[in-house]
Amino acid sequence: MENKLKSPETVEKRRCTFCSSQNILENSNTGELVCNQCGGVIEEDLVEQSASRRAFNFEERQRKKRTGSPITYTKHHRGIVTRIGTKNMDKMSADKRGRYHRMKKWDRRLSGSKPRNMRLALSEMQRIIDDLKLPSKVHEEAARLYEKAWEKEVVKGRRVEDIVAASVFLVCRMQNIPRTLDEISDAAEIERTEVGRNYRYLARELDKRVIPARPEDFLPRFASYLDLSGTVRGRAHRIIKQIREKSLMAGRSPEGVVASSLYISAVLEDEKRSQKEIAEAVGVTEVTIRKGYREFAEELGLLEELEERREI
DNA sequence: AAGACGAAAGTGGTTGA
DNA sequence: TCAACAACTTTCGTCTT
Repeated sequence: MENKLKSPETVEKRRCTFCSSQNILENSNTGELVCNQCGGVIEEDLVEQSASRRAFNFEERQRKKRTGSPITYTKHHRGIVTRIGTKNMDKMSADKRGRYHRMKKWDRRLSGSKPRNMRLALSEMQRIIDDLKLPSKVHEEAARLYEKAWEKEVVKGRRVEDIVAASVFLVCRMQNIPRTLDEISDAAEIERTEVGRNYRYLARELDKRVIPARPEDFLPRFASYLDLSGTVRGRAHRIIKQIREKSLMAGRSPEGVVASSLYISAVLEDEKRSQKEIAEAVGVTEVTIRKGYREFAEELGLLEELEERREI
């Protein structure tokens, strides 16, 4: 066999496509190659395939329609831990009896070493993580976190799925894997405010210090939803850096900063997207973009060029 | 018809007394 | 713990292209 061994894949020495620097860093969380020089994003294997919440809402709805519902299964049984018995079995029809046997089997399995409740939590967690296309290490970490919460009895008196969603969000934050509160709450089908509240509660109870999300972390994903070039991304990245240097970020939501920066750089690089498009992709309102881009462009001395570009 | 603008009123989070 | 505050959202009318 001559072709038994495939020739090893050529590992080319990467150069930044924008500034041709060789100072490339890999972000193992997101799979992106980021230029340490100009901030340009060269490759984003994981990112391209991740699902957008707003941009692909229709698709998502379709998908949800088609799948059966493991989620409703867990929801229906939420909090009600009942053994399935064999009483009155003989009064049932054959197929009903079959169904009950199956249910009883699962019931036994799920009541094994770990509390059944815990298992349900883990499966719901898996569903959210699949939905958001998050790396599997998030699941592991979130599961450990949930277990800790369980042991500390933090879960008591609260809905399991609320704590699950909060765990996932908390882990995303801790690992700098950018997902917005909106995205988590959409995937978990839980109110945004509820996820936020439980997230803060969890972080406090488990003594986890979390730094605020960085706008840069959202950049590659949102830029790719909007089909913007690496040039625009790089420029937006630099704009965000400047915003931080000039201390204009205080008090602002990272989403707002990302949206405004993307708008500015898209216009400047002749790849203009409407405020509405960006607002929908990022999950902020147009008003936020308007206020943000005006102030940022003003402070960075880009306002004139910006207005000029927009008229063309 | 679409995009941008901004006013006005309301919400949730942060901060400081 | 409560009130003040800034950022953000929602809604809506107006203007421009």
